[in-house]
Amino acid sequence: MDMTTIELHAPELEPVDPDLLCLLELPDDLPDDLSIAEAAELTGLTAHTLRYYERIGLVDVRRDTAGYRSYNRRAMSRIVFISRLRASGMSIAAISHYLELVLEGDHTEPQRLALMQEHRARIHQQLRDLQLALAVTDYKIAAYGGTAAP
Amino acid sequence: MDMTTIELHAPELEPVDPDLLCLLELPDDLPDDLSIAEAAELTGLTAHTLRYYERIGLVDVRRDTAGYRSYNRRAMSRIVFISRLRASGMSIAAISHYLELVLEGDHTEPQRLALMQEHRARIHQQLRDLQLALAVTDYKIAAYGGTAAP
DNA sequence: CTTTGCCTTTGAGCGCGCTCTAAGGCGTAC
DNA sequence: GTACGCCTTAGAGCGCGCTCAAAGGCAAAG
Repeated sequence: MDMTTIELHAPELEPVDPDLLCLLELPDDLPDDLSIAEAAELTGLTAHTLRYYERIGLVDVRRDTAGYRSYNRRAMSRIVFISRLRASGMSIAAISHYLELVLEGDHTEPQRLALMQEHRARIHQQLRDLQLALAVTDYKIAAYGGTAAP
Repeated sequence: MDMTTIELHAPELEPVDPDLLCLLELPDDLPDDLSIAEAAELTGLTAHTLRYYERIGLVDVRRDTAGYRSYNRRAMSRIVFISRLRASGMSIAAISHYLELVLEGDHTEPQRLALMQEHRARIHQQLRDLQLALAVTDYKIAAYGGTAAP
């Protein structure tokens, strides 16, 4: 194998699981009164994290008669939105700022647009970084005689 | 615009800058006695970080007659390697472990292979996450009437 | 000789994003 | 009734990866 050249292959972009995607606009049959455990299960976050996000004002969650958190579609939608942005490295401060702009009304849309466009650029940079890292790992995997193919 | 469907476009994978790639195997004319400032400049890390990496044993760096750090090709190569793995989210502990395996000798190659294959899987997961995040940002950008095209 | 600027070391400090603890309430099962 | 499990709160703690501070050395410029 030629160790002096490294090919960056476009990481085979498998089609994304539609079940994940549809969480952006949530499934029709999603109950409107999820417990915190259910919300955690669905979003992949921990109950601790969900409470934390509420505490710092990222999301509003109603309480049921027992005082327990009850997550409705609106809350779930926002949490998924937040977790997507978090997964792409947006800081909580930035997300917080964005959500405040939303709260301020329609006239902040240009600022929100700008924020999102900046973040989009950062995501693209991350994609480039990941390609480089993938090149490194594939290089090493090849060097150890393994196969990169999953 | 139809807000109910979201298309995941494969993020246009622009060809990666060859200048970046060739850092894996360093340019032929790279001096063998870079100062810490030069090394920082080249790698995009701070001098603080370079000292830190040395302190925790990720890399060995020689000293010149004045006691100043002098980065040779070997050190630079390792630092670039480390920074690529860091950029893809590998923890310092994991990198440290990997480098210890390297130090232990050839018989650890199977373990290194396994580590790299695991990390490769994580990178692919990150790529999927970034696609989802990109879908979110593009959705919002479209909603605010902006254009996602860079 | 002094200034300037980059370098050295050790050790402490910090920001982020959780993560856990303690003390206690609700509600179903037995 | 009581045991059990999941829930509540406020607040403290933590791990990671830097990042900085303090005190001082080297060496070229003026």
